[in-house]
Amino acid sequence: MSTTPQPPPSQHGTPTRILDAAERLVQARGFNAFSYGDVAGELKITTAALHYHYPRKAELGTALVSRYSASFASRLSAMDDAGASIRSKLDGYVAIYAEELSHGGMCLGGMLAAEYTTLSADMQAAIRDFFDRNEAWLATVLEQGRTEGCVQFAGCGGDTARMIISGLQGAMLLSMPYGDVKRFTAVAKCLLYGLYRPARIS
Amino acid sequence: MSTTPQPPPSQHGTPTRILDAAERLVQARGFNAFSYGDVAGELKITTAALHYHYPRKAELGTALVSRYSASFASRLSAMDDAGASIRSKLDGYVAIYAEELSHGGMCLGGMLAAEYTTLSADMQAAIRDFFDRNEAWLATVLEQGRTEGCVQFAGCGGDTARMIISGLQGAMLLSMPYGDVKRFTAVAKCLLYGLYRPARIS
DNA sequence: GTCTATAGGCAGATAGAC
DNA sequence: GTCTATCTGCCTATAGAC
Repeated sequence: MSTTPQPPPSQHGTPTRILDAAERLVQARGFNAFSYGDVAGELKITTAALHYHYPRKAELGTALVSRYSASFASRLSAMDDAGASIRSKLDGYVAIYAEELSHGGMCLGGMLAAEYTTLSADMQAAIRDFFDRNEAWLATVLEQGRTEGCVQFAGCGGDTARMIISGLQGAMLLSMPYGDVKRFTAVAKCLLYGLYRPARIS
Repeated sequence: MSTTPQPPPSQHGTPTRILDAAERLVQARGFNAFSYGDVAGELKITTAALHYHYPRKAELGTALVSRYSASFASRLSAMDDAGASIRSKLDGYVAIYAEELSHGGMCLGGMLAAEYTTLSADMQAAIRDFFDRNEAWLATVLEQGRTEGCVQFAGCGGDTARMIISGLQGAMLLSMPYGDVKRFTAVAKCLLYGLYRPARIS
C-alpha cells in the first residue's frame, strides 16, 4: 500500500539487520553451521540481544524463510504486473537465482531443503510453501507460453516447472564447490534452450 | 582382482560399519548435523572407539567421500564393461540416484556440496573429484550417443552432462521436503526426454 | 580395539541490571 | 533494547586402563 511507510534507505532496525546477516550466513554455510555468535559478531551486539528479538533459533529461521519467500513472491508478481513477456519472465526467474549466487551463496530454499530433516516443523512448512509458490508461478508461465506458442514442452506445466526448478537449484548447488557463477548460467541456458527448440535462440 | 579376498557377506569390520552408519546419517541430515555420538549410539560402541578408527571428524568425512566416490565409479565402470547401450547407461545413471533416495537421503556429493564452505580442504577436494568424474563419464556417454544417433543435444557433451547432473541433484534436493521419490523420477524422465526427442519415448 | 573418565570449547538459552 | 553473567548440555578430542 502507498500508506505503508518505507524503511529509511540508509538505516534499518535491528531485526532487519539480524535477518540480513543470518540470511547471508545460511545461504553460504547452512542453517546448522551458523550460530547466534556469528550474527552477533557481525552486528557487534551480544547474543543476549539477539535472543530478545528472536528467542529461539527456530523462530529466527522461520522469520528468515518467511521474509525470503515473500521477497521472492513480490519479484515474481512484479514481472506479472509489468506485463513482461513469457521469455523475459523465464530469463528474470533465472536472474533472481543468479543474483543470489553472485552474493556468495545458493538459494535459501535449496540450502534448507538439504537440511530439511533437521529443521523445526514451522521451518519445514515455510520451505514447502516457498517451493509450492515457485512451482505454481512457473507452471502458469509455462502454460501461458505454450498457449502463446513461444515455448514447447511435453506433459503438464507443473512437471516441466519442477524440472526447471530442480535444474536451477542443482546448478546452484554445484556452483558452491566450484565458486563459479558461469556453471550456473550455462546450465540455465541449456535448460531454457530445451523449451525454445526448434525456434532460434536469441 | 580375483585374488582380493571379499569381506564376509554377513559381517563387516568396525571401520566399514562406521562408514555405513555415518553415510546414512550424512545423506539424511548433512555433515554438520550428525555427531560421533549418533554413530556410536547406532553401533553400540563409545565415541572413544570411533576416534580410534577415525581420529578426527574431517578424516571420517574424507574416508566417507572417497569410498562413496569409488563405489559410484565402479558402478559406472560396470555399465561400461557390460557393454550396456547408451540409453540403458543413462537409465542406469538415474537409477543409482533413485536408489539413494529410497534409502532416505540424497546423494552424498550433493549434500556435501551444500555444506562445501564449512568442510576441510581434503573433503572439498574429494567432493570436486567426485563431480569431475561424474561429469566426465556422463559427457562421454552423451557424446557417444550423439555419434550413434540415439540422443541429440546442442553444444558439447560436457555442458549437457552438467545440466543433467544439476537436474538430478536438484531433483534429489527437492525430494527431501516432500519425501517423495516420484518427484525425482518424474524430473529425471523429463530431463532425458529432452535428449530423446523427436524419437518415441519407451 | 574398546572401555571409563575427562578435558576444553562452543552451542542455545535465561536472569536480572541498566 | 542491550548489556554482563551464567547455566546446561552437547560436541570433538584425548589419556590411560583393560
